[in-house]
Amino acid sequence: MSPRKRPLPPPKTGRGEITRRKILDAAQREIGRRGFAEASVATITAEAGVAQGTFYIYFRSKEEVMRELVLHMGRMLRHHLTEATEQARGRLDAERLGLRAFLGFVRKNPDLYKVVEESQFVDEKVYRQYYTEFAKSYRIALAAAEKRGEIAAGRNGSTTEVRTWMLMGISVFLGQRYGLWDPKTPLDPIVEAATAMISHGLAPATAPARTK
Amino acid sequence: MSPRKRPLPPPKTGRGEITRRKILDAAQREIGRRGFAEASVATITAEAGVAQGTFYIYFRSKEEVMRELVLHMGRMLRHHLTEATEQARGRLDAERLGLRAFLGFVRKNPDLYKVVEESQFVDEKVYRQYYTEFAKSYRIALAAAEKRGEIAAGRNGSTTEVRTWMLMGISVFLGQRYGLWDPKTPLDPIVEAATAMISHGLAPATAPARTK
DNA sequence: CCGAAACATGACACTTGATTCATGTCTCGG
DNA sequence: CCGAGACATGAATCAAGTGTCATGTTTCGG
Repeated sequence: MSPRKRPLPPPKTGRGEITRRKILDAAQREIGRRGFAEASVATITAEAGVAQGTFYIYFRSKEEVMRELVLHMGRMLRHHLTEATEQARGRLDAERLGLRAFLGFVRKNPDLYKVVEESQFVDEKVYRQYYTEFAKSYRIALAAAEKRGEIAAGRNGSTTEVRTWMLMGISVFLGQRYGLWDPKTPLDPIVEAATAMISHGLAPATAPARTK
Repeated sequence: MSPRKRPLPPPKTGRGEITRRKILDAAQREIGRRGFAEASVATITAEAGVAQGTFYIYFRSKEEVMRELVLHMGRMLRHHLTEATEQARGRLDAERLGLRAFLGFVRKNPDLYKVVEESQFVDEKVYRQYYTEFAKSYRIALAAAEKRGEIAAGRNGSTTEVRTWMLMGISVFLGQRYGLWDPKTPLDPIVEAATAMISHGLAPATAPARTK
């Protein structure tokens, strides 16, 4: 299905850089809006303002462009989140700031975000890697916070991993619901409600939190 | 793009019923495993053991089959969850039982589950409807539990809706991680860890839950 | 047990769109 | 300011797969 070839070598001139970027931007818009199947190389290159053949100077196939976009999103988002959570006052604060930043990011880059989600059905490997890598650093941060006592220690061995995926699922679904589908509602009340649940759960306030 | 036609009339004979079902089953497997793009009508009918043309006696297009499968999954899952949570001892218990049942369902029907996820990129409308309908009944159940005092009341107006989507996101992501990607790990510790977080959140036990 | 309706067949006409390639044009180090 | 890459073009090639249809076969009510 896919000969695991390296990406084509990067452009060597300034002109090349620019053209490649134009194609990548156009692909992001086209694939994000119309979906991978509908976005033909023809429409991408038209949108980019270059000839069809030019596409193949920089990418081996439509799938390769998609991979590239997923990687790009990973870098962008990571940077965005790192910056947003830099001066958090502890883990729970970081969760709040991170969620807030994530939702903002999705609203600002809906096309790119959709590309990543669709990548699951085009190149599952790159999609898994995207989330697995995210999970890895997330998990490390959570484990550290547990050790520091900033968040509750888990009961069993899988707790930290499970929490990681739960938190990612929360972000993704809120991103879908309020980032993509309903991009106008103010984010602050949403983030507040979400943070409260992440911090204290659904149990009523009267019941004291569990003791070890 | 898509003339919003009614589905083709159902078969009138027993033979027809059977053939239609064979095609639907084959489509579920093929689309689930290979993805919508790879699963051609040719491979679906081959898998079903019927001729290509037979497909079009029952479905207008590949997309229509997909819609049908999403609806089918909705009915199946709803039934499964209703049954599983029937004798829950309260909302938090229902969450635990529901999550457990959901993960089991995904492990038992990975193909169908993947079809639903991919439907997002084939017919977004049916995908949104799938989740929106789920959210509606979920929300009602949560609101009732809030009123009964079984779970904490929300601070702002969006709390219940936000919680709904958070909980769905948690299920979906755990379903992906432990249902699809890692179908062997025992579910119980996962469900336990997840339930603990849903109930009490991440905040350390020493801090009392917030007061109004 | 008959005939109309329902169902089944599979070859094929047609679209569509990805990828290639022969032919130029530009860039830039020397 | 020259020539060897580097880059760009877009028409042509080619593969795939969808949906149709003319031709049978089966079902089932009367």
